[in-house]
Amino acid sequence: MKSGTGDDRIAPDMLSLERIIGYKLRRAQLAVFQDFLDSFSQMELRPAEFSVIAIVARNPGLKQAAIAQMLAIKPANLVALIDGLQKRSLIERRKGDTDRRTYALFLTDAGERFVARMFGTWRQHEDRLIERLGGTAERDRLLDLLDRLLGQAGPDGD
Amino acid sequence: MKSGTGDDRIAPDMLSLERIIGYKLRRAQLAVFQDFLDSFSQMELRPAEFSVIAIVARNPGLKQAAIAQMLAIKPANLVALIDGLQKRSLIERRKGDTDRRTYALFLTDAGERFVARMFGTWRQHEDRLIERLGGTAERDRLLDLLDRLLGQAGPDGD
DNA sequence: TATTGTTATACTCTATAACTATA
DNA sequence: TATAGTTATAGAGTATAACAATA
Repeated sequence: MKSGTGDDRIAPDMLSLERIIGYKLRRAQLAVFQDFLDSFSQMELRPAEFSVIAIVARNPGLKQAAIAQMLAIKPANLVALIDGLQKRSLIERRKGDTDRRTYALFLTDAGERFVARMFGTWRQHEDRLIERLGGTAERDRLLDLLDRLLGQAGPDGD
Repeated sequence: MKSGTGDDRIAPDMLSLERIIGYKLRRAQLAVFQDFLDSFSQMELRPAEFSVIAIVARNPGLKQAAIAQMLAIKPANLVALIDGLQKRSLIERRKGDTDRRTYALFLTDAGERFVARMFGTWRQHEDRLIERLGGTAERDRLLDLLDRLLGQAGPDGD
């Protein structure tokens, strides 16, 4: 197969940004992150911090390298992120007992309480997005389409 | 109405990143941009440069302030972008004749030829994304959902 | 006085290389 | 010798304030 998609091929002057996947994807992502930032401004939580806390909450004891891989970020860039959360006493590093080069991450008690608040705020944010989309069925459809863009690897837990 | 969406409300331990709109949106956007960067590495064109050229190609004579507004970027950050494209002799600034504070932007002849190449490369990139999505119908559905996330303002040209 | 484009600057995010302490 | 985490650093992208030219 040559093109494979049977697409509506058009002339160069038809290069409208409004119909370009990457452009629209970027704009939508920025709008969603802005809503997130507004929602969490009082808690002073950024998306990357949210994602780390969410992973540690669901997978206590995970090593930093594993978290970096799940988030597709460099281990080097995870350090300051975890430093900040540790300084706020939300998560703690515990030396691995079998391999003492590693750190296993856990929520502190304050971290557990923080997660409860975080979840409430996130739920409001997410509901707002779902409302904009038109409902949970549209949300599911969107997640499915985004998964397709992400390539073969389907959802595999966080 | 309280929540308004009739959502599948869940416990805090259900905070799986795989089901979070903003997270999946960000990952998909990064994947799409990576495909774009790979596609355009030989032409040395970044997404922001692509978007400026696409707008000037479709709207010759537009002022910088108008372009900045369409792209939702700060006019200050547009300057270096246009400087670079001008140094590559792809676009040119012409003093506005009614308001001589402004610059109207146009493609050069080389710029016109560049757009033709750019369009071909972009078409391959976009076809690859459409193929991943499953076809143009799915692409249209995705664009529609992303427009909903972007709020009330519907497609309004670029 | 207000606006367009510009410069300078700072802050965030991300990527790489080199270091340390363990293995 | 290789790996986990760390440090330092450089490059993008983006935001604000101040300036010159013009309105």
